[in-house]
Amino acid sequence: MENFLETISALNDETRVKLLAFLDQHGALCVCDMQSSFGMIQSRLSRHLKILKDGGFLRVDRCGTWAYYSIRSPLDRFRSEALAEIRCLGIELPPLIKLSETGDCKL
Amino acid sequence: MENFLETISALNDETRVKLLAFLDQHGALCVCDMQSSFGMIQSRLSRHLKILKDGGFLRVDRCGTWAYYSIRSPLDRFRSEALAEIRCLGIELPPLIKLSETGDCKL
DNA sequence: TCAATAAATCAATATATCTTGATATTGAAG
DNA sequence: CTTCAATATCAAGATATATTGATTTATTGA
Repeated sequence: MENFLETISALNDETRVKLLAFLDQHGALCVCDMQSSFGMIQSRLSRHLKILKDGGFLRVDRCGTWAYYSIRSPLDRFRSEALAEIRCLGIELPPLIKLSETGDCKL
Repeated sequence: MENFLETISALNDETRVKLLAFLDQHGALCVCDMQSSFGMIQSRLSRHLKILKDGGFLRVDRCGTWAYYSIRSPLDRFRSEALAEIRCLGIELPPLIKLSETGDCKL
């Protein structure tokens, strides 16, 4: 029951649903990229990413001080069905601003 | 997005997950049956049932002053996958006390 | 029409979750 | 070893959700 509720409550927030959709669209992204794209302050973003990771949706790959988040693969049946549902919502997402590649990341 | 979040937040509560599992197991039940089985006060139960109904999981059939709740059929893909997930949790449920049939319902 | 029962709604409080700003941790570079 | 950038965590206040007891609505039967 605990695990199920952790999975569900990970989905129970508009910000997190948008982050999932964004990562689904763009693949692995580092925190600062999502920060610049969403214009979200860092602690808030970091917290939501942790909840999505603990909920079994995301993996993290660390590369030095950078953390790349991406959708876990494979997802189990229920989580991938949830992701499919999110895809169907046609959520409007911000344009991707990839500071990590331009080298402009000093957030 | 709104509808999705309404569906998700319907699932985001231990009491409601148990109610879903209970109705899945027993079919249509009237409010007083669930009240006696779970030992839950009426306003609390009524509120949770409303949230599950608004979340698209339950239907209500009224019969006089009685309200019979049951799992909506057919459920769409995502909701039935959620229900399947709940079935797999092996939740411990209280025994069914069916006051509505014994005629002892004076709650 | 009136009284009684089942269920829904409301208002107040309790509890949980989200947001923010500040601080801590970690790794890379000098 | 020191500094700096990227990320994570913490503590406080703000917001949302859950619980309770009281009230309301709807329906049945006298």
